[in-house]
Parts: sequence; structure tokens; C-alpha cells
Amino acid sequence: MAKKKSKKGTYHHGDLRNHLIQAGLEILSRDGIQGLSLRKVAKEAGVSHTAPYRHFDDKEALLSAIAMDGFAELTRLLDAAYEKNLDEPEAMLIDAGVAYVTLAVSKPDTVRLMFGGSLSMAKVQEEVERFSQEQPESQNPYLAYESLLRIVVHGQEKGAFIEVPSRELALLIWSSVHGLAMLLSGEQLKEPPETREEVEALTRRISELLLVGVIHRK
Amino acid sequence: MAKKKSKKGTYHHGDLRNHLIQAGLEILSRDGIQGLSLRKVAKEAGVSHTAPYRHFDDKEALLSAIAMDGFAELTRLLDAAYEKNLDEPEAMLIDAGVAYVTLAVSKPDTVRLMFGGSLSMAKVQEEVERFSQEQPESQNPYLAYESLLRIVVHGQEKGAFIEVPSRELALLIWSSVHGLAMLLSGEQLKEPPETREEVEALTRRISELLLVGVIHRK
DNA sequence: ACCTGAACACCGTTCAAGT
DNA sequence: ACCTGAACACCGTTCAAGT
Repeated sequence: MAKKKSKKGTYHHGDLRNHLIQAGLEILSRDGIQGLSLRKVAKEAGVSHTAPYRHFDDKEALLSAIAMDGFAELTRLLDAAYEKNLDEPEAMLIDAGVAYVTLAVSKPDTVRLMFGGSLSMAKVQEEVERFSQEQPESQNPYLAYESLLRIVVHGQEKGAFIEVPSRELALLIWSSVHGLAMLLSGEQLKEPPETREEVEALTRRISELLLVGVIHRK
Repeated sequence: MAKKKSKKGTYHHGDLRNHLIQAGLEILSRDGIQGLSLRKVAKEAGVSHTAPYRHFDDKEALLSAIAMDGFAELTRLLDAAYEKNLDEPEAMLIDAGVAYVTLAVSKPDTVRLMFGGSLSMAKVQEEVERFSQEQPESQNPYLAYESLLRIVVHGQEKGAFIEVPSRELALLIWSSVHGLAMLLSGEQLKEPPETREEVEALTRRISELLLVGVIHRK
């Protein structure tokens, strides 16, 4: 609707694949995950409802491609937190957490698509591999985890983080931030933070507690 | 299919509501969340596909009722962990975490229904209130949180847990365990634990790390 | 009151057919 | 190669009608 129906002559542009993904992102943010149908995406992109099957095996493949976008953005955010705080591992971790949670709250449907479990990671991975020429592996969903792992390892090398296997510590941090992100984006809290500032302050607070731990030391 | 089509004369039993919920649970564990349609539930319960509307506003209302079952079970598990470890707050917390994660892994679709975000908590709450005569509030989705909060407060009173606002500490713990549960039940880990024992051991390990915190102390 | 069957507007997916 | 339109088997939901 908001888009110009520009008849550019190139009705079969090799770009239809990307057009479909963009249309999907638009519908996702407008109508939510429930309102995202393959037929609607096709109509938004200006093609027949069977045209998407030229570029995607099925609906899940298209959704996977959309989710990949989210993974790429998450990876970028984590890497930015890394670069910005090379001398302060704790601030690095907190920045990363805030970035993650902020993304989840601002694009709840995309994040739900990424982590809601309706997509099998195998399918996403498959979609990644089928289309990893241009952007070599920048969209690999597990890359976000690798970026977090790098933050953890860096903190340990600096002597700031506890000396346990990095993968275990990364999983604790991943779980904590991911859980908070899911609870907030799913509006599952009784007294949810209202503004973006409140979300950030809460995330900061919870991250600090994660740093010091639950046990009381006298 | 597995059920006897017993024509008991009571074709309109006031019990249809519960029959529908049971049928829903069965289909959920058999066909997953995608395969759960209102029409299929009705057929499984042996009524026409419009009969459910006598008892539920819409599909989401039925799903909410099914999710309530999960919240009730989660609450029971948390309360059991509480009763069992009155003198050991740390063991109490770890038991609670293991129970949560184990539930999530053994009934991934139910948990996805509870926390996947496709249900608005408002609807679930609505469904709770409409039907809270028999089981007064034992199904309130926020009761699980209250049970966790009780564990946290108890640990603080025993002097075992750090002295910060209980709600903040509860949110950290909730987030961590919830996040781990979601990552595992969604099969989003690169090297997931295979057996139930491995799941439990991993959860135990992560919970211990949560207790001591991320920061290194010399 | 409780349930049914037809009907409506939508789905995802397949397939023969067009250029 | 790339796209279309008809067709199929499913949806959720509404509504007049039956007991």
C-alpha cells in the first residue's frame, strides 16, 4: 500500500528474492507474525502467490531468510559492543546485553521468529548455506553466539571474568540475556518497563547482578 | 483415534470444555503447535467443528486454557523444590532450575505455547478469571513467578543470597533459567545435550555459575 | 442451552499452461 | 527460466437452523 507500484519493465528482476524478504519484514512489523502469510508477501511484492516458490522451497524457507536478517543485526550489535569497550570487559558485557534486549523489545516479532522455535535451526542453516556467496557467512545464526563467546574469552583473558570453561560461562550469559529479552518482548512480566530508558536501566541492573552472582558474601 | 468413541448418551456433557482441553494437549504433543487446529481438536473430542465456540471465544482462548495447564504444572514443580530443600537455599534454587528446564525439554510445545508469545498474557489471564471457581487461582500464570519469588526471599532470609531487592534477584534467576529452557527446548544450541541426564547436568552447572557470578575474584 | 451444517474468506502447496 | 491461474485440501469464524 505504502509502496509505489512502479512498473519498471523488469517484472522478473533477479531481485525478486530480496524483494520478498523486504516485503516480509514490512508485513512482519505491521501485522505481526500471525498476519504474515506467503500470499500476502507475494501481493506486497507485486507477484502472483505462487511466484515465491521460484525462490523458496516453502513458507518456512522464506521465514528463515527473514530471520537471518535478524541474526545478522544481532551479530553486528554484539561486535559493536566488543569494539567499543576493549579495556572494560564488564562494560562490554553490559553493553552487549543492553543491545540484545533493546533489539528484542524494538522488533519483538523478528526476534520471535528467530527464537520462537517455529523455525528449525536446521532449515535456517540450510537457507544460509544455499545463499552464502555474496555475504559469505555474515548471516550464520550461530555467528551471534561466536560474537558473544569472543566477549567472554576476552573478559577472561583480561582477568576480569571467572576462570571456567568459556563455553559454559557464555551459555550462562547467553541464557540470562536471552531469557530477559524473551520475557520483555513477550510482555510476560507483571510490571513491565514502559519506556526504552526503563528497559535499558532494567537490563543494566540485571546484568550487574549477573556479574556479581546470587550468593551472599559477608 | 486411540480413543473409544463411547456413545454414552451424554452427548452434551457439561464436560466438553475439559474434553477439548485434553484433546488439545494430546494433539499438541503428537502434532506440535503448528498441527494444532481448532477443527482437529473438535474432531478428536467427537463434536462438530463449531461446538468449541460454545466454550471458548476463539482459538486463542482454547490455547490459553491449554497453556494454563502448563503454568499449573510449573508452579507445582517449583513448590516441590521449595518444600524439599528448606534448609539449603542453594540446592533449592538448583532443584527449581532443573525442574523448569526438564519440563521445557520434555514438553517443548506446551512450553512454547506458554512463553512463545503467540498468546497474550492478557488473554490467558482473562481465561483464568472466567474459570476460577473450581481451582481458585492455582492456574494463574503469574503464580509460577510467585513461587520463584518465595524461593528467592527464603534464600535471602537465610542469609544465603545477596541482599538486593528480591524482585530484581528473582528476575535475574527467572531470566537465566527461562533463557536456558528456551534455548534447549527450541534446539538452538550448537552442541545440545542428548539425554535427560545431560540436560540435568548442564542445568546444574549453569545454575552453579549463576550462584557465584561472572566476575573473577582473586 | 447446546450442537450442527452450510457458507465465507482466507491459507499453503501443486501443477499444467503460458511467455 | 520465470511467472500465472485454477485447483485441492485445509483453516478460523459466523449464522441460521435444528433439538
